[in-house]
Amino acid sequence: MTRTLPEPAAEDLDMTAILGALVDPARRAIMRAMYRGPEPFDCSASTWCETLGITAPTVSHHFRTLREAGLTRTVVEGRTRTVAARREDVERRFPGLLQAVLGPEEDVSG
Amino acid sequence: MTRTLPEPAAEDLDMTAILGALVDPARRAIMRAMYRGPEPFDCSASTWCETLGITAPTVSHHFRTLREAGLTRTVVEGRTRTVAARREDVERRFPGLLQAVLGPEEDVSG
DNA sequence: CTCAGACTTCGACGAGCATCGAACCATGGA
DNA sequence: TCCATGGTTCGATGCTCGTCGAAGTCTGAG
Repeated sequence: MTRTLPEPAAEDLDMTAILGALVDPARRAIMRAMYRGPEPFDCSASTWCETLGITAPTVSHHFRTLREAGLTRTVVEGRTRTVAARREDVERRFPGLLQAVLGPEEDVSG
Repeated sequence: MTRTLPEPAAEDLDMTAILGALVDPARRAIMRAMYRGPEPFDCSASTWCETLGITAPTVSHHFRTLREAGLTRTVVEGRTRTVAARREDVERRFPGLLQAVLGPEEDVSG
């Protein structure tokens, strides 16, 4: 039994919400990791705690913010969570945005 | 005698600062007005007070935020102020960003 | 059924931001 | 020189956000 966590519809994607989500360097780092590369994305909190130097609640908060902005989709299957970027949805509504924002390399020292 | 108000160097443009400036719908509306169209940009506070439905101090604050993020250049000549988008500087550092963010039409009901 | 592990939610705290009214300042004209 | 005008700065206010620790919740294993 799998369920998809609540997310805005593709046509409801809002520029302010998306930019608000992408302002935070930690969230940009997360988005960049799942945006480039088709390899399975590791969304475990412990991994990102280390990478970003923040605690689990904060990581959880960032993932929620990204999802509620419509940038990611989270599917829960038992204890396994799969998070993926909603590339097509975002691209159709705001062409070139993710590429422009996530393209440049950046420091992850948020 | 003209003077250019303080602004970050082209190579110091920071993604977080720029996105932070563009998150606000009012600032996006201002940027869009000066981004498209080569026609002289009206940066008078009174005009934008009406358009955005905010007071003069807030308009002044928004212009300052845009300038300090490196998105605009303000040249003061006597009582005349000229504000312009720093297209090339931003484009060189973050290609496609302004187009992607300012391209879509939006409500100005900020 | 119970337990351990991992993520989420709750409550709180501190920082930052948009906004406003009031006071300030600089410019150009009378 | 003095004044009117338009934008800026100051101080305050209410809201939002990132962050954390503690408590809650859900899953799979024993």
